[in-house]
Amino acid sequence: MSKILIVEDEPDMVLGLKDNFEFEGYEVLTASDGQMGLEKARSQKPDLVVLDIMLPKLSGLEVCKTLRGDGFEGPIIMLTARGQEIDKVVGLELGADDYVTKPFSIRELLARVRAILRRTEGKKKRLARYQFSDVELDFEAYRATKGAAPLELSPREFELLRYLIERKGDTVSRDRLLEDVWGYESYPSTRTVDTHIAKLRAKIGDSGSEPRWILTIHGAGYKFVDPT
Amino acid sequence: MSKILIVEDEPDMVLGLKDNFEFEGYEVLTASDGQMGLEKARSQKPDLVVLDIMLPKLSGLEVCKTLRGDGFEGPIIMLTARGQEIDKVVGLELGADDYVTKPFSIRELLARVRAILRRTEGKKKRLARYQFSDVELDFEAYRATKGAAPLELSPREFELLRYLIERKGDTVSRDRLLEDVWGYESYPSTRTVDTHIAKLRAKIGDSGSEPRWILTIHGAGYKFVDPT
DNA sequence: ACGTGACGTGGCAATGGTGTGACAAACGGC
DNA sequence: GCCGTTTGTCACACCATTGCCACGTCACGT
Repeated sequence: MSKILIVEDEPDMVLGLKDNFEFEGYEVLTASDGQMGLEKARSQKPDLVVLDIMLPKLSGLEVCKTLRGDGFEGPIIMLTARGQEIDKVVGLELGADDYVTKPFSIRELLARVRAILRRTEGKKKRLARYQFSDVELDFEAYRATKGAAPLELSPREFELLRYLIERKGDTVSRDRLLEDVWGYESYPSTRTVDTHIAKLRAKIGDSGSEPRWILTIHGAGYKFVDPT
Repeated sequence: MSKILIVEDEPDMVLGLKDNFEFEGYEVLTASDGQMGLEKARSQKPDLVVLDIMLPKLSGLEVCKTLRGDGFEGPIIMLTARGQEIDKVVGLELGADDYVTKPFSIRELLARVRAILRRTEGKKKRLARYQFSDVELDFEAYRATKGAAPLELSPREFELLRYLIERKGDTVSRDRLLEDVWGYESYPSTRTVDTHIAKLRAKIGDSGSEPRWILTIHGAGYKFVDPT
């Protein structure tokens, strides 16, 4: 399991984070100031760094910049206090991968950590393009064609289709789709999923009483199948 | 389905939450002050606690801390008023998993509850896949095949089969099946179980006078056996 | 400001899963 | 063997889930 370095000076916060991350099965290192954070990052090679901006001795921004200068390539998540909006821009420019503003929920931070680690670990698994029927999808270029004609998919339709294809053969519940495709910050009803599925089916030519690609599993969710 | 404890002193709020959660199929307990919340949490062992911070007698923070001290490991969601000073990420250091700030939408709270419960459910080791005869089951992907052909099982059939297989060799009474597979809030007759068993047998190819996998124990219930 | 397109929601109809009752068959105790 | 109880099976009615459409809202670019 992944090794995570937490650089943060408030002891209570460190404890809370450490407990939760360990409960999730991560290995946790901690550092209470920028200096120590830098040293631990160099010596222990963590898979991910959670970095507070306000730190004694060396600010989080400095640490971030130095780490990247060192050639550290793992993901870095910055913790910023509310009102430090500017910092997030700077942080991202310096090479942070994501940021979370305080006060934040554990769940939110954990979700981002999970998401980032999943992304970086499964880099090769990330589907770049896919083809079925006369539909061709290029996920990286964000382009789709059906036959010779371009297929205009909205961002959400695109992500939805990609999500289903990446889990080809598995039935995915509407709740899971809402959480993973829509994200944990929006809370639409599950019926919204149906609508998008319907639109997708229409666009890829899978309408009618007997869909061939996106199947409805009554009472469970949807699944993408490719008979080939 | 999961049991949820709501600790909140505003009667209107409690009512609204209770209705909505029950509509979603949760079992709901309520407490109107910190003291009572603590007692109910201890005696009823809810799967999740929704905890207001501003409470009579004992603040939500106190309740949270005490609960964690008691060894309560279930998720806790805190309700905080906007503007309430939570700079220190109070819930976090005390062991809350998430928080929502008032005013919030019911949908948002429901979404967070669902998401958290789904994660914690996943921690319980439930049978993920199983194989017997020429039947192959993948409970997580909601996929079943018999030989080369796909086996179409309804949600209830899936859960029923999974439940029996998880207790392979044990005889399970109809009453227990109703309580655990159907859930506490529906009260079908025990004959309903027979019907579903019959359907299951037909689908997995276990019909005839001498079933091989799902056995009837006269006067007691059913049991799944795997001779291999 | 205006128009456009993406998105979410509610309503209605259709579909399919679910529960029930009735009857026949099987079981177990006498 | 007899009889009350339990179980297998079936058809049917109900109702939750889903497909589909129309509408309102919002963000964005013109």
